[in-house]
Amino acid sequence: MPKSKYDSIYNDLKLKIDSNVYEDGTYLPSENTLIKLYGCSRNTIRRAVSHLIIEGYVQPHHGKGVRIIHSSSPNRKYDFTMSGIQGFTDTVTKSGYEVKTKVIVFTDMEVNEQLEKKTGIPLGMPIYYIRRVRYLDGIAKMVDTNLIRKDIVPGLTKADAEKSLFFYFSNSAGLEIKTIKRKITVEHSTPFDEKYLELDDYNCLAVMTSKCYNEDGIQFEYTESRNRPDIFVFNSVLTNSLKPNQ
Amino acid sequence: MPKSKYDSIYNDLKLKIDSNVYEDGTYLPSENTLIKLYGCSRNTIRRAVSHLIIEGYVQPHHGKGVRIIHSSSPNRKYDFTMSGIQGFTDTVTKSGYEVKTKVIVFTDMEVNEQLEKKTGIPLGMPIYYIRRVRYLDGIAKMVDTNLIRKDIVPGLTKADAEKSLFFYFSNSAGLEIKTIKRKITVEHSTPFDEKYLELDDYNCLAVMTSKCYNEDGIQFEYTESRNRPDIFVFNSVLTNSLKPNQ
DNA sequence: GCCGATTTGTCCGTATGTATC
DNA sequence: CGATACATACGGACAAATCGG
Repeated sequence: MPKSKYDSIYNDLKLKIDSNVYEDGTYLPSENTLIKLYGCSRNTIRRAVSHLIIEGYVQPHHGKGVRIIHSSSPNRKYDFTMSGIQGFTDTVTKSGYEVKTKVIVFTDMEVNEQLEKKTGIPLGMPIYYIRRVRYLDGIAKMVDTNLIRKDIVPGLTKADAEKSLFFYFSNSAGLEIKTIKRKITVEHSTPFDEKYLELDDYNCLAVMTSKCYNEDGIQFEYTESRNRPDIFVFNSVLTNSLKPNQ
Repeated sequence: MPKSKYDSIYNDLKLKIDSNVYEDGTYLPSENTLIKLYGCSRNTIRRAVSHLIIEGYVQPHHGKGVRIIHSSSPNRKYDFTMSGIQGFTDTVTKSGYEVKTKVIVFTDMEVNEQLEKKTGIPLGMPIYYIRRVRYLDGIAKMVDTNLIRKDIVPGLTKADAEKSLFFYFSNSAGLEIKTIKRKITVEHSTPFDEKYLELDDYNCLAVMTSKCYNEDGIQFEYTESRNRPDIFVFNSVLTNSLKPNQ
């Protein structure tokens, strides 16, 4: 799977951090040590480590070393990070939960003015319009609305929507998702939400909208995901040691 | 401000994208062109561009060029991105809004078991415990609770808390924030929330917790920010063209 | 389909600066 | 002060994708 040298080193380092070979709070072996370990140039090591820095796994200290600050600390049940380019199914099954999806609506249509303004997909564009309920360990977690451009993702069926859209994108449509822009807000619940989700006495829910861009920079998808608030978690890491490179 | 060559090139490119010198949807000048433009090596250009890629400003296309996919698309009022290492005050004033802060509680205490579990700050640690209401253009937007380690950020006063804590960290305490981990959830509102925020008929709010780490990898701060739901927005960009470097 | 030019992607080596100990 | 560590910058080489003729 790792397609390049720096990528396989990155994966190896991450594995060793996760499995506590390199312990949280300690320093990674120095660049020179890693050079000998992996038999590569200094630049390649630095690329691999940069990747870890960007993800907030480690922190570089000038003149000292690179410290591991991973410290996984899940507070809530169902605490998973949507890091990297992946959808709900992938993220959640990797965390060991069971996922089921029920398709409520699956139709073809064209983008009207209202949808254009909301989703960013151009007016008149033929799309699949899909609404689904998604279950986590048997609990209805969220209702999703997907708009998908037919010209870019052709041949989508209801059966595909019952599994994973992201899986279809990459495997059947040969599509590569390059960028995802997400936005999180809190909104009042609608009768539609209440029909499918156990909201108890919550009168609002967590809404995450996503826009997916392919390798041509074209937005081919829009998702609005309306989440049961007591199950919803979103994690994010920022660092100022970006140093994109070397 | 730009401390390095690649950083100033990054800033210049970003400025030109924002000001539409390089238009959305078009390609950046090729690396070779930029090398001549800025009079530097290819690596330096690639570092600057990597930075833009990571932020989701542009997308690289192998063999073709680097496409601009900036397209700022604010849907809501008060739509700002907490990108980069900055706090509420900075983010919001840069977007042109007026901020005010009222300090409700300002005391010293030590971390007890309950707080330790919740915040990640070790038991018995002396801290400042602060609660504040923050106003955006005169509207109460959120109530914040801050726990700040006294040993790392000494000398904090109530007057500082009325301005910007992040400002105090960097300017008065000489502290550099290296990493911020954020988590977003939705929770029921409490009587305390309802006392200070106009929640109308919302019975819950957007809760963002943050943990700030300094250059030694030590978490010196914990914030719980309880936001009026109709004003809260959180943006996030992911890309798989990370390629941290070169 | 092939070929060559262009453009980005990966990798290497080296030199110098700066922070830590 | 010297040794070690990360940070910045330069240079070159080859691979892989794209596009035009």
